[in-house]
Amino acid sequence: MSKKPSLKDIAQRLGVSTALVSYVLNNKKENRIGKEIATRIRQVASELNYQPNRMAQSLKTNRTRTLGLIVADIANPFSAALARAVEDEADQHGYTVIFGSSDENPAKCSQLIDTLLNRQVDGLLIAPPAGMEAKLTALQQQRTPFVLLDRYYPSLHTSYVALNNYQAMYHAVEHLISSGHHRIGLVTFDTVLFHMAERGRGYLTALRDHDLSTRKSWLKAVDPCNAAVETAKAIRELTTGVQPVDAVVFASNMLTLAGLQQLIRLHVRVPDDIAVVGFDETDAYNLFYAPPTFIQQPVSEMSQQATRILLDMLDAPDRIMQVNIPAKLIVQASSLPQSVVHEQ
Amino acid sequence: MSKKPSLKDIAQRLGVSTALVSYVLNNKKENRIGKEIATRIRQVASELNYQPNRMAQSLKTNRTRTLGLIVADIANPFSAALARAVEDEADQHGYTVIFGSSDENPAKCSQLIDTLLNRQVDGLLIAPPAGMEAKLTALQQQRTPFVLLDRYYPSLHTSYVALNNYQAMYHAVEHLISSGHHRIGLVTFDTVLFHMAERGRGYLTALRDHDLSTRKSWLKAVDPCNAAVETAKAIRELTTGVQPVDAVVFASNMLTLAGLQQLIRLHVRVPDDIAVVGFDETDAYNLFYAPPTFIQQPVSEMSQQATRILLDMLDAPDRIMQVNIPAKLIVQASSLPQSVVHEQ
DNA sequence: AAAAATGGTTTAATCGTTTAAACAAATCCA
DNA sequence: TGGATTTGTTTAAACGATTAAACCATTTTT
Repeated sequence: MSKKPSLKDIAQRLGVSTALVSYVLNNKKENRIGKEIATRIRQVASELNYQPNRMAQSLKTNRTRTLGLIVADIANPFSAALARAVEDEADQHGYTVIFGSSDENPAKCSQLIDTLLNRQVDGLLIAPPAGMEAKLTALQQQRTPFVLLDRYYPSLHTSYVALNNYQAMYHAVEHLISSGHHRIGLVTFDTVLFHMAERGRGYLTALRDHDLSTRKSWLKAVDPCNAAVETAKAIRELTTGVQPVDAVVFASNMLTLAGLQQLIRLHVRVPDDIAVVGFDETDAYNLFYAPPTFIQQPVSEMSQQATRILLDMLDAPDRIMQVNIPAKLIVQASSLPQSVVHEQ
Repeated sequence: MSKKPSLKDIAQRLGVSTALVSYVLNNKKENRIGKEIATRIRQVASELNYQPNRMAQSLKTNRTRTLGLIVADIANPFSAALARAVEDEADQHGYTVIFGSSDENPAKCSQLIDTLLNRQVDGLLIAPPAGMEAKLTALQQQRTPFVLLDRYYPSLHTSYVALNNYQAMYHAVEHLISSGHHRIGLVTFDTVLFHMAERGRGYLTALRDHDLSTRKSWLKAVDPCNAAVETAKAIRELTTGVQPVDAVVFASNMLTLAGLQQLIRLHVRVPDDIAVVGFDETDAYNLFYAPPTFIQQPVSEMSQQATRILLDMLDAPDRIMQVNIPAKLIVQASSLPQSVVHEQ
C-alpha cells in the first residue's frame, strides 16, 4: 500500500543520510563504510523491499538499462524469433527491451528510432529496411550505440551481425546442382537491400562456377508489398514456360511459403517435377508433403551475438564489430532425386 | 552534437524562466500566457529540436507512458500477433511497449511482472500462465492497472479480454456433427487454465446436446512441455484404436501443427479418413494438402480492446472490464464430407 | 481613490537518485 | 605532542522536468 519506499525512508529509519544508504546499496566506497551500519542498512532495505526508482536513477546516470529493438514486423516468425533471443540475452544482463516494427518502411523506422531514443534507450538493435543509410550515419555521428541485425549496408562502417548470405545461397545452389539439377530458378525480393543482393549473387556465382546457364527469366524478383500474388505468378512462369526449371530456391520464408502454396495449387509435384530449397525454418514446412530442404539461419546465435556486441558498445560506442554467421543447409525430401515420400 | 537541449536552454536563449517554457510547451494556463512570447518559445523549441527528457518527466509525474506486455512466448506466432497489435494500438496513443515471455512459468511470470513494474510501466497486459492467482490478486491490491489477455481466471474479478472459448469449440464440434461426423476426438492441453477448460466444456456439451457418445479415450489432454511427442501418440491412439474417431478437433495452433504432421506420417487421409478442425490461424495451414478448417481468433481485435481498456484503467484502476470475443469458424477442405482436393 | 480582479511571468520546491567534496573523529607517525 | 592520515559519515549540488504559489503590473470594479 502507500508509497514505495525510497532511499530517504531507509535513511530516516536509521537516522543516517541518504548518501550513506546509496553508497551501501551500490557497494561503492566499500572499504570506507562501517560494517555494522552497512548490514543494518541492507537489512532495512530488504525489510521494506526497497526497489530503486529507475527514473530517478536514469535521470542522474543517463543510463536506462533498456535496449530498443526494431524489426520488420514482430508478427513475422523470423522477427519474433530474433526478438525472443534478444529478450533472453538482454534479460541475463539486467536489460529490458522495447520493440517496434518498421514494416520495411524507412520513414516509420526513423520515426521509431527517434521514439526509442526519446525513451532514452541505451542502445539499439536494428534490422533496417532499405533506405536507412542517412539516418544510421546520423546516429553514428551522435555516437548512439547500435548494432544492425540480419541486414546491413556494405557502404556503412557500422557494427552488424548477419548471415553470410552469399555463402548460404551458394551452398544451396551447389547442393541442387550436385543432386542433378541444371535449370535452377530463384525467387527473391525486388529490393536494394544488401542481404538480398548477396543471396542473388550467391545464386548466380554458383551457377557460373559450374558452367550452368543463368537465364534472366529464371531469376524472379517480386515486389515485397505484393509478395503472395507475385510469387504465385513467378512460380507459374518458372514451371510452365518454354524452358521450365527443374529446381527453385526461395530467398525468404515468406517467399517459400507462398511458392509452395502455388506449387500445390498447380499440382506440380515436389521433388519429382521440381526440387525446392526454402529459406529459414518454420513450423509450416512440416505440413508440406515433401518436407523442404532449407537454409537454416542460426537466429538465436545471431541475436545473442548482436545483443552482446551492443552491450559492449554501450561503454565504447566506437568499437565497431562486424560478424557474418554461416548458414546451415538442412537437406530434406524436397530436393532429393527420388522422393522418400511418394504418397500420403 | 553536444548535449540534448533542455527546457533551460530554451529559457536562457529567450531570457525567460523554465517554468514559462514548460507551461507553453504543455499548453497549460493557456489563457494567461502572452501570445507573442508563446510563439517565440515554440519557435526556439523546434529550432533546437527540443525533446523533453522522459526520465525527468516520469520522475515528476509518475507516468512513463510505457506498457508492459507478458505473453507465453514471443516466438510463438499467436503471441507475436498479439504483440504486434498491442504495439500498434499503444503507439497510436503515444505509448511504447516493453515485453517479456513467461514460458508458461508462473515464477518467471511473477518475476517479469516485478521487473516491468520496477521499470515503472504504467500498466500491464498479461497472458498469464497457470497459477498466477495470488500474484494477480496482490497486483490488484496495490492498485496496479492490468488487463488479462487471451486467458483469465473466473475466480478473479479482473479486467480481461478473451475469446469465448466455450462457444468457439461448441460451434466447431457442431459443424463436424452437421457434416456427418459422430465419433469426434479432441486434443487439448493438460492444464488447469480456464480458457482450455472452456474449450473442453464446449466440446463435451456439443456432443451431449446432440446425443453423441463422449468417450474418455477420445479426449486427449497432452502435457504442454512435451506437446509434439504426446500429440503424436494421441493421434495414433485416436486413429488406430478399436473405436477410431472420424474427426478430431485441436485446441491450439501448436497442437494442430503437431497433429497434422502425425496424420501425414501415419498416412491417414484428411478429410476422407478423418476430418480435422484446427485452432488459430497460421500460414502453415496452407501447406497442408487439405487446407484445414479452423477456429479463427480475432487476435488484433483482442489486443486492441485490451490495450484500450488498459489505457482507460490508468486513470481509473477500479473500472473492471470483461470482454468475451466470439470466434469465427473458417470452413475449408479438411472437414468437408467430400474432399475438393484429392491428389496434388 | 481604494480595493479587487486580471494578466503575465518568476520563484522555488519537488520527484528519488548519485557523487564530489567537506567534515569530524580517530589513528598514525615522528 | 601535534600535524598528517585514515576512517566513517554528511552536505549539497546536480539530473530535467512540473506546478503551486508568489509577485508585480495593469485594468476593472465599487
